[in-house]
Amino acid sequence: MANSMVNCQLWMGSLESYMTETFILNAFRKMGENPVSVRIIRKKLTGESAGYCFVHFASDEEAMDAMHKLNSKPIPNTHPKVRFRLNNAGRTLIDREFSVWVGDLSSDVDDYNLYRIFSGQYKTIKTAKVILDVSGFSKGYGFVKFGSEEEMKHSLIYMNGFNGLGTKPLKICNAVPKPKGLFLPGIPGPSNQNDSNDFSQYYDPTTYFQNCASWQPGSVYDQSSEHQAACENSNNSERKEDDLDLIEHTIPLDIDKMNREKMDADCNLWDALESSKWLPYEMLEVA
DNA sequence: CGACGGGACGC
DNA sequence: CGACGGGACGC
Repeated sequence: MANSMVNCQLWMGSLESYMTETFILNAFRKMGENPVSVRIIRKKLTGESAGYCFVHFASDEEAMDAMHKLNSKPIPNTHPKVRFRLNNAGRTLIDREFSVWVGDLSSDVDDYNLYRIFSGQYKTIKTAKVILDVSGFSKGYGFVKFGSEEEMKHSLIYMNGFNGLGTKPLKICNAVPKPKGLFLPGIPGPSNQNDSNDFSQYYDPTTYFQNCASWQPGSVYDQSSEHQAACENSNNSERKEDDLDLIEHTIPLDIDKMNREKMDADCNLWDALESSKWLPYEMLEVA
């Protein structure tokens, strides 16, 4: 909760040398945003643009809203098209983040859609990002960052299969951190290079696999009661509707119903998992 | 189905 | 099916 964002600022990259403070300010205004000020960072010696700037807003909320609305969209008046590259400012690294991978996004889903859907249901949503290819088309997946591990885990269950964003049910998975640097899996690397005996760059595959696991062992117990409670609520609140009811052709109602059913199904899955007392090797009693 | 491609690590 | 952003007040 501390510093979800810093000082009402966005970092903006991919600046061309012709982009002045005024140019950027105007670009935001044309897109319907109203930043307070823009400061381009310049190289100390030469005075030329360092290629990025900080855009100041009246509030963190405004800044985050602008970020999700504009990120990856074309910047007005850029002839070879340049896209907004925005991020939350602040070198002071954000506390801790918990990400989920979101898949099965239809092509109409953008950062802002995704952001609104999640922040409508979770309090600690920090950012949402749809990954685009070089020409700006969605790759069909994205990442949502939470400030709370509990909410992140909750969304793994409850937002999986969600209907109402784009045209397909959402798929939610644990986000596995992108491996840094080299050591891509499956690429052994040249073997008769003179070995420099430097193993420091290798990461531990065990760690990697733990990151990939859908459920962490401890968390099953930590969370089970909460989830059971949630399941009960969900069951109680489900209205009895039989199949003979006329189908309501207002989409939101159908979606709500479908989502309730989906959540119930997921709760059942959770219960099954929980009661199976699935444990990894490491947890088995030895002594 | 094939498809080897770019940043690699400072202070 | 799929896994990311890279760049940060500076050289």
